[in-house]
Amino acid sequence: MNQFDRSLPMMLYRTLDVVMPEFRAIFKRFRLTEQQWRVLRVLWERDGCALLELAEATCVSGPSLVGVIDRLSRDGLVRRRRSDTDRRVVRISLTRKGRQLEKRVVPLVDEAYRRLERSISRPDWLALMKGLDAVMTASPQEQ
Amino acid sequence: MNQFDRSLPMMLYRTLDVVMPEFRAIFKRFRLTEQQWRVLRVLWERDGCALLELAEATCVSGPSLVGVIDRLSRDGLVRRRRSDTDRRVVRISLTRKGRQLEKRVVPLVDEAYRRLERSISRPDWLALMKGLDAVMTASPQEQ
DNA sequence: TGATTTTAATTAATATATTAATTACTAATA
DNA sequence: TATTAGTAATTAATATATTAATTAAAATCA
Repeated sequence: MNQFDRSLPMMLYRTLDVVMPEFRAIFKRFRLTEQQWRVLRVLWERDGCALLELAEATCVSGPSLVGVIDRLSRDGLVRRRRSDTDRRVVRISLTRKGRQLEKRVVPLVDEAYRRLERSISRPDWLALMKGLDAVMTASPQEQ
Repeated sequence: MNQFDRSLPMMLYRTLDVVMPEFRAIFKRFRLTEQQWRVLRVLWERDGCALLELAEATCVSGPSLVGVIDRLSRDGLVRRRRSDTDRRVVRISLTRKGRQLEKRVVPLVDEAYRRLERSISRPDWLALMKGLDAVMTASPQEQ
């Protein structure tokens, strides 16, 4: 374990590599990719939100999101709709099929979140969250 | 900030999004991608290591690494070489050009690591590292 | 030894990431 | 109001990620 292995970026990447397979296994059961899940997860709370809002909320960049939405609408889960008040804006809304997925997927994922949270001690968990918050607010973000 | 935004995966992704641009700006000055940097960073310490070792050390999957090595060797920074003792193994070694990059890039990146580490309090930093370690060892890894 | 099983690297197919450039539209301003 | 500047979405080009399949070379074992 040297300087590089203990750098924050590598620690974050490794942690994601350890944590994500379990979630991806859940998504796969519903033929969803990780990014598609994230988009749906946001739409279930904010149906009809604009593409750029969706990009910010999902941590998927605009250009990537265009493709994700393409495939989600190809699969009949969402629909694109131009905003009437601002013709530049594209609003993404759920189809019936997309809406129905929520109650089947969310419980499984929430349960996985809970298992993950319980896999380490409560103090370690809270300190981890605090540390991540600190890094995010300390860095010179552009938002 | 709901359940989803506070989930560990999204917290990790957001933290990376906040942290990485500064590093990418450094890599760009040397026409390196993030993954190319990681490969070089490992080779500078373990020149000639096997592709799969490199995959594990860089957190880049085997299939992805094949392309990264293709482009690094296209750019004259590394070379592929079959192992003599085991013909299945491909060893990756630095060229003179690849070796020379080290002393120009590493100081800048190490300085960025230090700035990052100092951007939050020492206790928060140590707790963050401890939390990430806890998650990595707690989860049922396959290694 | 010869068949079987593993392993390292690669290929294939599809989905995303990243940065820069474009397009269509809106807002701001002289 | 004609021009200019700014914004939302998309396209383009290139690089990676992910999973499954393939190939070639060990290693195992009847």
